[in-house]
Amino acid sequence: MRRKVTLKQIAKELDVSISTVSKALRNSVEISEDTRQKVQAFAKLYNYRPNNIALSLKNRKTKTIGIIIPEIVHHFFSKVITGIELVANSRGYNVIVGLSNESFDKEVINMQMLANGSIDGFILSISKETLQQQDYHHFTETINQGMPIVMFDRVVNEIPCDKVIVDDVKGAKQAVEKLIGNGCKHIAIITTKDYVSVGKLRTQGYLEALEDHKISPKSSLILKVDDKLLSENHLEALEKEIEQLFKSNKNIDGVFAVNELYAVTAMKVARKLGLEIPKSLQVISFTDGVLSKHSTPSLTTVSQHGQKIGEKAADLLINRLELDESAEEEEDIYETVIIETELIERESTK
Amino acid sequence: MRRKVTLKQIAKELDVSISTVSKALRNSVEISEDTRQKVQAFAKLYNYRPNNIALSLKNRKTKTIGIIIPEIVHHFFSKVITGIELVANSRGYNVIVGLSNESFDKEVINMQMLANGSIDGFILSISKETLQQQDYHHFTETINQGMPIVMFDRVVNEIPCDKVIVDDVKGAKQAVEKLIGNGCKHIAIITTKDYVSVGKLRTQGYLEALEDHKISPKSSLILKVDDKLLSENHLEALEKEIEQLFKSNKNIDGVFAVNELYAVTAMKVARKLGLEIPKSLQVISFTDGVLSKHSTPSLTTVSQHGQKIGEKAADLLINRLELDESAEEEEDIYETVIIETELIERESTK
DNA sequence: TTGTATGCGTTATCAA
DNA sequence: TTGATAACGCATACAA
Repeated sequence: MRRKVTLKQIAKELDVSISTVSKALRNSVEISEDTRQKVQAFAKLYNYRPNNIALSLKNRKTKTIGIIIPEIVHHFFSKVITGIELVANSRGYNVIVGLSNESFDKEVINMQMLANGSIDGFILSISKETLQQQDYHHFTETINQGMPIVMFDRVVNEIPCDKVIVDDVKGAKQAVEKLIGNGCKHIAIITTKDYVSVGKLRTQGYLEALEDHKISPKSSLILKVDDKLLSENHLEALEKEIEQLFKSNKNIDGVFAVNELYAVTAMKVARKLGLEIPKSLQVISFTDGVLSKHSTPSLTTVSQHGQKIGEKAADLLINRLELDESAEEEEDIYETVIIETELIERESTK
Repeated sequence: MRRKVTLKQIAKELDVSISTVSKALRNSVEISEDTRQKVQAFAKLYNYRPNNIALSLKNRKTKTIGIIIPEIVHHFFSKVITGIELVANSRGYNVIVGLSNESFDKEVINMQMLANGSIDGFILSISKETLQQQDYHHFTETINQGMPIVMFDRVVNEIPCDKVIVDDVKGAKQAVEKLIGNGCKHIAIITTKDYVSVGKLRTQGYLEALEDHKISPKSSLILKVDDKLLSENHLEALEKEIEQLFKSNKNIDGVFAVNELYAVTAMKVARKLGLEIPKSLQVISFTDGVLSKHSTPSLTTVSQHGQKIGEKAADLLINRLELDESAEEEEDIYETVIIETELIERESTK
């Protein structure tokens, strides 16, 4: 077993100094053609690669980005990671992933683990528990220490950092307007409790669309699901809540769901109740994932372009990192980029 | 903006030496109660945390694991990551992710980027292109440099490393036997080309099940899909191939698909052709993902327990890393752990 | 009880 | 053209 070779070993082997080796490898003009060739040949033979950790220590930057997300088994988040990884790699950065599992404590711990020198900056989406507790001290502390953060999707305005979001209000509004345009008169929304920022915003979009079309919202058509029901074990509870919604509002002819699972479950319940989709009930969902594409009928969705979000977030972060380098004065102007949503029409609408 | 504080700064502030600070923080008995308290109070005030990079360099280990997977937008792989992250974190390790995007080159480059000191060991699943080209030099090189690898799911026997796999043959066999037990006489398989190792193994399980029950396999019932059709853009082509299968074999009453997408698509096509599921056609799929649970009808699947695979892989790797520490003689005995599959029965079978 | 020196692997500055 | 030295941040063996 050949352990990784270092400058020191090469120097010893060739009986020159470490700095000569270092310079020779970087093609310094200070070094004679002769020794340069000798060193480079040797290095190639032993497959020398500079040690990243040593470089990180010396340069005081790691060229790696820390990602903190609530969970990874989630089409949207994994798309975002794909996007981040894509541009990070192309710009010479690595990506290190921490999962908060929607828990405040894990979010804090994970960030601390990474903030101690392992990474140059964060890209993150806030956990539900954090949003609920509204305790953001770990973000401000990180930023105060000079480590930039880019937030995406689940963001919070009061933190001074770059942000990449979709226009949840607008996306939702467009979806509901589509339903209205398709003739729906009694449109229900299946959404989350308000502390989930995106749920709240999408609900707002729903209300705006109704208002713009002089339809007065009915509270009985607004189902705010406790998001604990998102977990797999509570599927039946979710179904029950939705069934209740349909049963007490027999005239529902359109459903806007803030995520795929709610939409697919709504379709399932509707079918059980004898409603035909899209003939007597049309459904649109926020979030364009695997379920939408392959459900029966396939779902019309509001796509958030997760990969684009990731790409943009990575670009923002790396730009800031490499800007800090030259101009040491901090750019205190933060950007909020809005990625346009797109309505993808499939079989669940007319 | 308060930058991260170092031992040096604390030492200067308190007018003691760096080593005194270091010792005081680690509660060394060498240090007087007095200075210890003073130092610790100061450190706490300034929120001192040792720099990970410096520790990595000093200890010559990073306490981080590199994961290389073909893609992350994939229920199985993200489940595996969840499992890895879970045990890695609980054992004090971080996780850094590289995506090969099923490309040989990206796999090699990503591994090189990480192998230069950034990580202590790899957990990986081989890209399709690599499997096709059968070029594994980057794995052997990494191992030769003393960096352990744990492979999962898509593994290759000739590489000396720990492996975590599911028994694809057995899982497939059980699925097909379930179909046979349920009365199916003409069971088709929708699988991949042979170079995808898991596709090949699952096909083998299918054949064994038939053989055990004295059913002679018919090549017309074996559809080997070019896996390029897995990509979203080729859904129609996939549908067409499957439609062809059904049309030229009208007596098919059971389908075993090696992945969810094939299964869901088969159900879609079958429905279009007027086949009722599970009445006149029963379907079982390998891989228990989101689609299976929420498709209509929901799919009976062979669950691979991705998270368990990840957990086991992480444990194997970390065990080896921490074993290397004490006993410097290399344990050259590698383990291959088989995670049992489980048949999860849902609506697509009787 | 405290401090000095060394090394982890690099690079950069300065001296020879 | 080459080499010695310092520094990045930390821990530790050894000296005082």
